Amino acid sequence: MEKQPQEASLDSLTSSQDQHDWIAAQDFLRTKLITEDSFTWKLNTSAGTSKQGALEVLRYVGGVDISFSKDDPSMACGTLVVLDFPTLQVVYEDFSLVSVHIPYVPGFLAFREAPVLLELLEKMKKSNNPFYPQLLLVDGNGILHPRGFGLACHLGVVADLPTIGIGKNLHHVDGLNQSRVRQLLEAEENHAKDFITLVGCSGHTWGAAMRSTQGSVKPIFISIGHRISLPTAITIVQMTCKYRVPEPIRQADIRSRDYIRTLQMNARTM
DNA sequence: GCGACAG
DNA sequence: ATCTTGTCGC
Repeated sequence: MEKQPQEASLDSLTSSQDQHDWIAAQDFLRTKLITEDSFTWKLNTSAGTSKQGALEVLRYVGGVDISFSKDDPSMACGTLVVLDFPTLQVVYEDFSLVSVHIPYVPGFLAFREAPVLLELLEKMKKSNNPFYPQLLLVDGNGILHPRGFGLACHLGVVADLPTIGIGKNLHHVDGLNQSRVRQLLEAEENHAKDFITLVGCSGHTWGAAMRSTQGSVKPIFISIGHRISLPTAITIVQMTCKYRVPEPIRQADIRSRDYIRTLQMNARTM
């Protein structure tokens, strides 16, 4: 019996075999995931500095994002920025222009976005750049994901870095949905809190929904990526939020968009 | 079968 | 993700 031809791998199509492989890759990488604090630095809180020994202090926090060209949707700009902590000043930025042919499939964002971002991190590491991040904030979820292994986990495990996932929208998982979460945030018992823990129908904790600016209606969704605990992730996100989106990601986003916009602008003039 | 579905 | 200006308000 001839096998039904899989959808040709034209751009923006993905065969069920691809997804099968992707799931296997996620399942494998997930066995390496560390879901608790596992790093050598500490937060530079005024309380702990005097007594605790000469441990390294958290100083460099990275942020990554990708933007796409509106003219040519396969053209993408991967961006890595590093901010000084806790001043939140940008001390490093780098961009990489690439062609992306892997489509966006919900649940498989990493296969589309991770390669460029890993390349940017690798470049920095190989050159022993002094600003190499001690922690990375990622535009996309961590364990808040259908198989508990979103982009932030993927980057964390492959780059062996502590990572935090930030979603601007909720990926519906385990009975959690956007309207229910907003409802919970508005509830009287939670109205004073700036975040709530996201516990699904199964009882599993997937992350937290945070009201990152005073009185904001639209929350952000925090989940652990790799080598960090949820409480620590929440503390760091709170310390890096000048606006709704944590500054490392916001800067990566702004600069990435700027870079590709300038490029298109020049393309027209020539 | 239908709808939902990070960026 | 991207298409898109002004506008209401602190």
